[in-house]
Amino acid sequence: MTTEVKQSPRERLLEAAATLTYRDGVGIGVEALCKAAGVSKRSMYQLFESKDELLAASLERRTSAYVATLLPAADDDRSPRERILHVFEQVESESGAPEFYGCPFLAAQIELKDQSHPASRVAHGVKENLTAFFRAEAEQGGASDPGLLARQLSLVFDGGSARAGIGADQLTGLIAPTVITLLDAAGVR
Amino acid sequence: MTTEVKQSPRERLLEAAATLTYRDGVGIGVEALCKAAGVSKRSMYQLFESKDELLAASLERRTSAYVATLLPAADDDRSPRERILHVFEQVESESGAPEFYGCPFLAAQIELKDQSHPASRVAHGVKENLTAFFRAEAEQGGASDPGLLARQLSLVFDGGSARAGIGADQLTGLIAPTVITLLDAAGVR
DNA sequence: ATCTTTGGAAACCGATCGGTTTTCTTTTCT
DNA sequence: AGAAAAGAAAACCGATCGGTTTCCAAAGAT
Repeated sequence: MTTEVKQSPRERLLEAAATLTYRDGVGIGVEALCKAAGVSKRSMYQLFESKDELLAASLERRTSAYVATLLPAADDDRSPRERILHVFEQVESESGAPEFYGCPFLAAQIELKDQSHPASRVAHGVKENLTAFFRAEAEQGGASDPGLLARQLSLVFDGGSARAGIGADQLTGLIAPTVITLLDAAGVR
Repeated sequence: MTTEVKQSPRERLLEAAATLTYRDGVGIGVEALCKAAGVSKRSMYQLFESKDELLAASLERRTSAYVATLLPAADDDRSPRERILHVFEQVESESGAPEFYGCPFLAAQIELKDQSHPASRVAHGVKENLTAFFRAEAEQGGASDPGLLARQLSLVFDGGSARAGIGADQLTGLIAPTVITLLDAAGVR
Protein backbone atom coordinates (compact mmCIF):
# COMPACT_ATOMS: atom_id res chain seq x y z
CA MET A 1 0.00 0.00 0.00
CA THR A 2 1.19 3.46 -0.83
CA THR A 3 -1.16 5.11 1.62
CA GLU A 4 0.23 8.40 2.84
CA VAL A 5 1.21 7.63 6.40
CA LYS A 6 3.23 10.82 6.64
CA GLN A 7 1.62 14.20 6.09
CA SER A 8 3.09 16.75 3.78
CA PRO A 9 5.25 19.53 5.22
CA ARG A 10 2.42 21.90 4.49
CA GLU A 11 -0.03 19.90 6.58
CA ARG A 12 2.47 19.41 9.37
CA LEU A 13 3.03 23.17 9.49
CA LEU A 14 -0.67 23.90 9.57
CA GLU A 15 -1.19 21.42 12.36
CA ALA A 16 1.76 22.64 14.40
CA ALA A 17 0.55 26.22 13.98
CA ALA A 18 -2.93 25.26 15.14
CA THR A 19 -1.64 23.44 18.21
CA LEU A 20 1.03 25.89 19.30
CA THR A 21 -0.82 29.13 18.66
CA TYR A 22 -3.78 27.72 20.54
CA ARG A 23 -1.65 26.74 23.50
CA ASP A 24 0.88 29.58 23.57
CA GLY A 25 -0.79 32.35 21.64
CA VAL A 26 -0.17 33.85 18.23
CA GLY A 27 3.07 35.35 19.54
CA ILE A 28 4.74 31.98 19.13
CA GLY A 29 7.90 32.20 17.06
CA VAL A 30 8.36 30.92 13.54
CA GLU A 31 11.36 28.92 14.69
CA ALA A 32 9.27 27.01 17.22
CA LEU A 33 6.55 26.34 14.67
CA CYS A 34 9.00 24.96 12.13
CA LYS A 35 10.79 22.83 14.71
CA ALA A 36 7.52 21.33 15.91
CA ALA A 37 6.52 20.58 12.33
CA GLY A 38 9.90 19.14 11.43
CA VAL A 39 10.18 21.57 8.56
CA SER A 40 12.93 24.02 7.78
CA LYS A 41 12.23 27.71 7.77
CA ARG A 42 13.34 27.74 4.18
CA SER A 43 10.58 25.31 3.24
CA MET A 44 8.06 27.17 5.33
CA TYR A 45 8.75 30.43 3.56
CA GLN A 46 8.30 28.90 0.16
CA LEU A 47 5.03 27.31 1.24
CA PHE A 48 3.69 30.47 2.90
CA GLU A 49 4.18 34.12 2.20
CA SER A 50 4.70 35.06 5.83
CA LYS A 51 3.97 34.00 9.36
CA ASP A 52 0.70 35.90 9.22
CA GLU A 53 -0.41 33.92 6.19
CA LEU A 54 0.55 30.68 7.88
CA LEU A 55 -1.60 31.62 10.87
CA ALA A 56 -4.50 32.51 8.63
CA ALA A 57 -4.17 29.29 6.64
CA SER A 58 -3.96 27.33 9.86
CA LEU A 59 -7.18 28.84 11.18
CA GLU A 60 -8.80 28.35 7.79
CA ARG A 61 -7.91 24.69 7.87
CA ARG A 62 -9.40 24.28 11.35
CA THR A 63 -12.68 25.68 10.17
CA SER A 64 -14.23 22.62 8.55
CA ALA A 65 -13.32 20.28 11.40
CA TYR A 66 -14.56 22.86 13.88
CA VAL A 67 -17.99 23.29 12.38
CA ALA A 68 -18.21 19.54 11.79
CA THR A 69 -17.67 18.99 15.50
CA LEU A 70 -20.04 21.67 16.69
CA LEU A 71 -22.92 21.65 14.24
CA PRO A 72 -25.37 18.79 13.92
CA ALA A 73 -25.10 16.61 10.84
CA ALA A 74 -26.85 17.85 7.73
CA ASP A 75 -29.25 14.89 7.80
CA ASP A 76 -30.01 15.46 11.48
CA ASP A 77 -33.80 15.52 11.62
CA ARG A 78 -34.23 16.79 15.15
CA SER A 79 -36.07 19.99 15.95
CA PRO A 80 -34.33 23.37 15.65
CA ARG A 81 -34.36 23.62 19.43
CA GLU A 82 -32.51 20.35 19.77
CA ARG A 83 -30.12 21.21 16.97
CA ILE A 84 -29.23 24.46 18.71
CA LEU A 85 -28.76 22.70 22.02
CA HIS A 86 -26.54 20.20 20.26
CA VAL A 87 -23.98 22.92 19.57
CA PHE A 88 -23.75 23.85 23.22
CA GLU A 89 -23.57 20.25 24.33
CA GLN A 90 -20.56 19.90 22.08
CA VAL A 91 -18.75 22.91 23.47
CA GLU A 92 -19.61 21.84 26.99
CA SER A 93 -18.10 18.43 26.45
CA GLU A 94 -15.06 19.92 24.71
CA SER A 95 -14.54 22.27 27.63
CA GLY A 96 -13.83 19.30 29.85
CA ALA A 97 -10.72 18.39 27.88
CA PRO A 98 -7.44 18.98 29.73
CA GLU A 99 -6.09 21.47 27.21
CA PHE A 100 -9.12 23.61 26.53
CA TYR A 101 -8.58 27.34 26.18
CA GLY A 102 -11.87 28.40 24.68
CA CYS A 103 -12.72 29.06 21.07
CA PRO A 104 -9.46 29.33 19.11
CA PHE A 105 -11.00 31.81 16.69
CA LEU A 106 -12.13 34.15 19.41
CA ALA A 107 -8.73 33.91 21.09
CA ALA A 108 -6.92 34.70 17.86
CA GLN A 109 -9.01 37.80 17.27
CA ILE A 110 -8.48 39.09 20.79
CA GLU A 111 -4.75 38.45 20.68
CA LEU A 112 -4.24 39.97 17.26
CA LYS A 113 -6.40 43.03 17.95
CA ASP A 114 -5.94 44.14 14.36
CA GLN A 115 -9.17 43.21 12.62
CA SER A 116 -7.54 43.51 9.23
CA HIS A 117 -5.05 40.75 10.00
CA PRO A 118 -5.67 37.84 7.60
CA ALA A 119 -6.15 35.42 10.48
CA SER A 120 -8.62 37.81 12.10
CA ARG A 121 -10.63 37.84 8.92
CA VAL A 122 -10.82 34.06 8.85
CA ALA A 123 -11.93 33.99 12.46
CA HIS A 124 -14.50 36.65 11.80
CA GLY A 125 -15.98 34.55 9.04
CA VAL A 126 -16.30 31.54 11.32
CA LYS A 127 -18.18 33.62 13.86
CA GLU A 128 -20.50 34.91 11.21
CA ASN A 129 -21.21 31.40 10.00
CA LEU A 130 -22.11 30.23 13.48
CA THR A 131 -24.45 33.15 14.00
CA ALA A 132 -26.00 32.46 10.61
CA PHE A 133 -26.61 28.85 11.64
CA PHE A 134 -28.29 30.01 14.84
CA ARG A 135 -30.41 32.44 12.90
CA ALA A 136 -31.57 29.85 10.40
CA GLU A 137 -32.53 27.47 13.19
CA ALA A 138 -34.24 30.27 15.09
CA GLU A 139 -36.34 31.10 12.05
CA GLN A 140 -37.19 27.47 11.50
CA GLY A 141 -38.11 27.14 15.15
CA GLY A 142 -40.47 30.08 15.00
CA ALA A 143 -38.49 32.44 17.23
CA SER A 144 -40.20 35.75 17.87
CA ASP A 145 -37.03 37.59 16.85
CA PRO A 146 -34.65 35.19 15.08
CA GLY A 147 -31.94 37.80 14.61
CA LEU A 148 -31.91 38.68 18.28
CA LEU A 149 -31.92 35.06 19.40
CA ALA A 150 -29.02 34.26 17.08
CA ARG A 151 -26.99 37.11 18.52
CA GLN A 152 -27.85 36.04 22.04
CA LEU A 153 -26.74 32.49 21.36
CA SER A 154 -23.46 33.69 19.88
CA LEU A 155 -23.02 35.86 22.93
CA VAL A 156 -23.43 32.88 25.21
CA PHE A 157 -21.21 30.75 23.01
CA ASP A 158 -18.30 33.17 23.07
CA GLY A 159 -18.79 34.16 26.68
CA GLY A 160 -18.87 30.58 27.81
CA SER A 161 -15.88 29.50 25.82
CA ALA A 162 -13.88 32.54 26.92
CA ARG A 163 -14.69 32.11 30.59
CA ALA A 164 -14.01 28.40 30.53
CA GLY A 165 -10.79 29.04 28.69
CA ILE A 166 -9.40 31.38 31.32
CA GLY A 167 -10.56 29.13 34.13
CA ALA A 168 -13.12 31.63 35.41
CA ASP A 169 -15.95 29.16 35.40
CA GLN A 170 -17.10 25.71 34.38
CA LEU A 171 -19.59 25.35 31.59
CA THR A 172 -21.28 22.42 33.31
CA GLY A 173 -24.69 23.36 34.61
CA LEU A 174 -24.35 26.89 33.30
CA ILE A 175 -24.58 26.99 29.55
CA ALA A 176 -27.48 24.60 28.96
CA PRO A 177 -29.87 26.30 31.42
CA THR A 178 -28.96 29.66 29.95
CA VAL A 179 -29.61 28.59 26.39
CA ILE A 180 -32.87 26.93 27.38
CA THR A 181 -34.02 30.11 29.08
CA LEU A 182 -33.28 32.12 25.95
CA LEU A 183 -34.98 29.58 23.70
CA ASP A 184 -38.06 29.55 25.91
CA ALA A 185 -38.23 33.32 25.99
CA ALA A 186 -38.00 33.45 22.20
CA GLY A 187 -40.77 30.89 21.85
CA VAL A 188 -38.64 28.15 20.33
CA ARG A 189 -40.03 24.88 21.69
CA MET B 1 -1.61 76.41 45.16
CA THR B 2 0.83 73.52 45.18
CA THR B 3 -1.63 71.09 43.69
CA GLU B 4 0.18 68.27 41.89
CA VAL B 5 -0.43 69.06 38.27
CA LYS B 6 2.15 66.54 37.14
CA GLN B 7 1.83 62.90 38.07
CA SER B 8 4.69 60.91 39.49
CA PRO B 9 6.73 58.68 37.20
CA ARG B 10 5.08 55.71 38.84
CA GLU B 11 1.61 56.96 37.98
CA ARG B 12 2.60 57.89 34.48
CA LEU B 13 3.99 54.39 33.95
CA LEU B 14 0.86 52.76 35.30
CA GLU B 15 -1.29 54.86 33.05
CA ALA B 16 0.82 54.30 29.96
CA ALA B 17 0.81 50.58 30.64
CA ALA B 18 -2.96 50.58 30.99
CA THR B 19 -3.47 52.48 27.76
CA LEU B 20 -0.93 50.72 25.59
CA THR B 21 -1.50 47.15 26.73
CA TYR B 22 -5.21 47.68 26.22
CA ARG B 23 -4.73 49.01 22.73
CA ASP B 24 -1.81 46.89 21.52
CA GLY B 25 -1.85 43.89 23.82
CA VAL B 26 0.41 42.75 26.63
CA GLY B 27 3.14 42.02 24.11
CA ILE B 28 3.93 45.72 23.97
CA GLY B 29 7.61 46.41 24.62
CA VAL B 30 9.07 47.96 27.75
CA GLU B 31 10.78 50.57 25.64
CA ALA B 32 7.48 51.77 24.21
CA LEU B 33 5.89 51.89 27.65
CA CYS B 34 8.70 53.97 29.08
CA LYS B 35 8.76 56.33 26.14
CA ALA B 36 5.02 56.90 26.38
CA ALA B 37 5.34 57.58 30.09
CA GLY B 38 8.35 59.87 29.68
CA VAL B 39 10.30 57.74 32.11
CA SER B 40 13.64 56.07 31.62
CA LYS B 41 13.94 52.32 31.73
CA ARG B 42 16.33 52.79 34.60
CA SER B 43 13.65 54.48 36.66
CA MET B 44 11.07 51.96 35.62
CA TYR B 45 13.16 49.07 36.82
CA GLN B 46 13.70 50.61 40.20
CA LEU B 47 9.99 51.27 40.56
CA PHE B 48 8.94 47.81 39.39
CA GLU B 49 10.56 44.43 39.66
CA SER B 50 9.84 43.48 36.07
CA LYS B 51 7.56 44.11 33.15
CA ASP B 52 5.21 41.47 34.48
CA GLU B 53 4.91 43.29 37.79
CA LEU B 54 4.28 46.56 36.02
CA LEU B 55 1.46 44.96 34.07
CA ALA B 56 0.00 43.50 37.23
CA ALA B 57 0.25 46.81 39.08
CA SER B 58 -1.31 48.60 36.13
CA LEU B 59 -4.29 46.26 36.10
CA GLU B 60 -4.52 46.49 39.86
CA ARG B 61 -4.69 50.26 39.64
CA ARG B 62 -7.45 50.10 37.05
CA THR B 63 -9.54 47.99 39.36
CA SER B 64 -11.01 50.66 41.59
CA ALA B 65 -11.91 52.99 38.75
CA TYR B 66 -13.34 50.09 36.82
CA VAL B 67 -15.69 48.89 39.53
CA ALA B 68 -16.57 52.49 40.35
CA THR B 69 -17.68 52.97 36.77
CA LEU B 70 -19.60 49.73 36.46
CA LEU B 71 -21.17 49.17 39.82
CA PRO B 72 -23.93 51.37 41.24
CA ALA B 73 -23.01 53.69 44.07
CA ALA B 74 -23.03 52.20 47.54
CA ASP B 75 -25.92 54.45 48.60
CA ASP B 76 -27.89 53.56 45.49
CA ASP B 77 -31.29 52.53 46.83
CA ARG B 78 -32.74 51.05 43.70
CA SER B 79 -33.89 47.46 43.51
CA PRO B 80 -31.40 44.62 42.92
CA ARG B 81 -32.86 44.18 39.46
CA GLU B 82 -32.17 47.80 38.61
CA ARG B 83 -28.74 47.68 40.19
CA ILE B 84 -27.83 44.67 38.06
CA LEU B 85 -29.15 46.33 34.94
CA HIS B 86 -27.11 49.39 35.82
CA VAL B 87 -23.90 47.42 35.29
CA PHE B 88 -24.92 46.38 31.80
CA GLU B 89 -26.08 49.86 30.90
CA GLN B 90 -22.62 51.05 31.80
CA VAL B 91 -20.81 48.51 29.67
CA GLU B 92 -23.21 49.16 26.81
CA SER B 93 -22.50 52.86 26.90
CA GLU B 94 -18.75 52.23 27.23
CA SER B 95 -18.86 49.94 24.23
CA GLY B 96 -19.83 52.87 22.06
CA ALA B 97 -16.52 54.61 22.68
CA PRO B 98 -14.21 54.78 19.66
CA GLU B 99 -11.41 52.82 21.31
CA PHE B 100 -13.30 50.04 23.01
CA TYR B 101 -11.75 46.58 22.94
CA GLY B 102 -13.82 44.81 25.55
CA CYS B 103 -13.00 44.16 29.17
CA PRO B 104 -9.28 44.78 29.68
CA PHE B 105 -9.09 42.14 32.38
CA LEU B 106 -10.57 39.45 30.20
CA ALA B 107 -8.28 40.43 27.34
CA ALA B 108 -5.21 40.29 29.58
CA GLN B 109 -6.06 36.81 30.77
CA ILE B 110 -6.65 35.51 27.27
CA GLU B 111 -3.46 37.04 25.94
CA LEU B 112 -1.29 35.89 28.81
CA LYS B 113 -2.71 32.34 28.86
CA ASP B 114 -0.62 31.59 31.93
CA GLN B 115 -3.04 31.78 34.83
CA SER B 116 -0.19 32.08 37.31
CA HIS B 117 1.02 35.34 35.75
CA PRO B 118 0.68 38.12 38.34
CA ALA B 119 -1.46 40.18 36.00
CA SER B 120 -3.70 37.18 35.36
CA ARG B 121 -4.23 36.81 39.08
CA VAL B 122 -5.29 40.42 39.40
CA ALA B 123 -7.71 40.03 36.51
CA HIS B 124 -9.07 36.85 37.99
CA GLY B 125 -9.83 38.66 41.23
CA VAL B 126 -11.74 41.38 39.41
CA LYS B 127 -13.88 38.77 37.69
CA GLU B 128 -14.59 37.09 41.00
CA ASN B 129 -15.60 40.38 42.55
CA LEU B 130 -18.05 41.11 39.77
CA THR B 131 -19.60 37.67 40.06
CA ALA B 132 -19.82 38.14 43.84
CA PHE B 133 -21.65 41.42 43.30
CA PHE B 134 -24.11 39.74 40.97
CA ARG B 135 -24.62 36.95 43.45
CA ALA B 136 -25.31 39.30 46.34
CA GLU B 137 -27.83 41.23 44.28
CA ALA B 138 -29.39 38.00 43.06
CA GLU B 139 -29.86 36.85 46.64
CA GLN B 140 -31.29 40.17 47.65
CA GLY B 141 -33.63 40.07 44.69
CA GLY B 142 -34.91 36.66 45.61
CA ALA B 143 -33.49 34.76 42.67
CA SER B 144 -34.44 31.11 42.58
CA ASP B 145 -30.77 30.15 42.18
CA PRO B 146 -28.56 33.15 42.99
CA GLY B 147 -25.33 31.31 42.21
CA LEU B 148 -26.54 30.29 38.80
CA LEU B 149 -27.87 33.72 37.95
CA ALA B 150 -24.60 35.33 38.98
CA ARG B 151 -22.65 33.00 36.71
CA GLN B 152 -25.08 33.65 33.89
CA LEU B 153 -24.69 37.39 34.25
CA SER B 154 -20.91 37.11 34.25
CA LEU B 155 -21.18 34.96 31.17
CA VAL B 156 -23.19 37.62 29.39
CA PHE B 157 -20.88 40.34 30.64
CA ASP B 158 -17.72 38.72 29.31
CA GLY B 159 -19.33 37.44 26.15
CA GLY B 160 -20.72 40.84 25.34
CA SER B 161 -17.56 42.73 26.03
CA ALA B 162 -15.48 40.22 24.08
CA ARG B 163 -17.74 40.23 21.05
CA ALA B 164 -18.05 43.98 21.03
CA GLY B 165 -14.29 44.27 21.44
CA ILE B 166 -13.53 42.21 18.35
CA GLY B 167 -16.22 43.95 16.35
CA ALA B 168 -18.35 40.85 16.03
CA ASP B 169 -21.48 42.54 17.28
CA GLN B 170 -22.95 45.65 18.84
CA LEU B 171 -24.14 45.53 22.41
CA THR B 172 -27.03 47.86 21.65
CA GLY B 173 -30.32 46.04 21.75
CA LEU B 174 -28.64 42.79 22.64
CA ILE B 175 -27.34 42.81 26.15
CA ALA B 176 -30.27 44.45 27.97
CA PRO B 177 -32.94 42.08 26.55
CA THR B 178 -30.73 39.14 27.37
CA VAL B 179 -30.17 40.19 30.96
CA ILE B 180 -33.86 40.95 31.42
CA THR B 181 -34.76 37.50 30.15
CA LEU B 182 -32.39 35.90 32.62
CA LEU B 183 -33.62 38.06 35.49
CA ASP B 184 -37.22 37.22 34.69
CA ALA B 185 -36.48 33.52 34.47
CA ALA B 186 -34.75 33.66 37.85
CA GLY B 187 -37.69 35.47 39.41
CA VAL B 188 -35.89 38.73 40.11
CA ARG B 189 -38.46 41.49 39.60
C1' DA C 1 27.51 77.13 47.57
C1' DT C 2 28.32 72.43 47.98
C1' DC C 3 26.89 67.84 48.39
C1' DT C 4 23.77 64.13 47.62
C1' DT C 5 19.96 62.17 45.51
C1' DT C 6 17.06 61.63 41.52
C1' DG C 7 16.31 60.42 37.04
C1' DG C 8 16.60 60.89 31.95
C1' DA C 9 19.42 59.43 27.73
C1' DA C 10 21.58 55.99 25.80
C1' DA C 11 24.95 52.33 25.30
C1' DC C 12 25.03 47.71 26.14
C1' DC C 13 23.84 42.63 27.25
C1' DG C 14 22.39 38.02 25.44
C1' DA C 15 18.32 36.25 23.45
C1' DT C 16 14.80 36.11 20.18
C1' DC C 17 11.99 38.15 16.59
C1' DG C 18 10.51 37.50 11.30
C1' DG C 19 12.82 36.54 7.29
C1' DT C 20 16.82 35.24 3.82
C1' DT C 21 20.58 32.69 2.17
C1' DT C 22 24.05 29.15 1.85
C1' DT C 23 25.40 24.47 2.24
C1' DC C 24 24.85 19.79 2.04
C1' DT C 25 22.15 15.64 2.25
C1' DT C 26 18.28 12.99 0.82
C1' DT C 27 14.99 11.70 -2.35
C1' DT C 28 13.21 11.02 -6.95
C1' DC C 29 13.06 10.51 -11.75
C1' DT C 30 15.23 8.67 -15.91
C1' DA D 1 23.96 4.72 -12.04
C1' DG D 2 23.58 9.46 -12.64
C1' DA D 3 21.26 13.89 -13.07
C1' DA D 4 18.03 16.88 -10.97
C1' DA D 5 14.87 18.51 -7.69
C1' DA D 6 13.62 18.96 -2.80
C1' DG D 7 14.42 19.91 1.69
C1' DA D 8 16.72 19.98 6.31
C1' DA D 9 20.32 22.34 9.02
C1' DA D 10 22.21 26.27 10.17
C1' DA D 11 24.52 30.59 9.51
C1' DC D 12 23.16 35.06 8.88
C1' DC D 13 20.43 39.66 8.54
C1' DG D 14 18.74 43.89 10.98
C1' DA D 15 15.45 44.78 14.47
C1' DT D 16 13.52 44.22 18.83
C1' DC D 17 12.87 41.75 23.13
C1' DG D 18 13.40 42.22 28.62
C1' DG D 19 16.76 43.88 31.46
C1' DT D 20 21.35 46.27 33.20
C1' DT D 21 24.70 49.70 33.39
C1' DT D 22 27.16 53.95 32.58
C1' DC D 23 27.12 58.80 32.30
C1' DC D 24 25.67 63.24 33.15
C1' DA D 25 22.35 66.95 34.09
C1' DA D 26 18.94 68.77 37.19
C1' DA D 27 16.88 69.19 41.63
C1' DG D 28 16.90 69.31 46.88
C1' DA D 29 18.90 69.55 51.08
C1' DT D 30 22.33 71.36 54.25
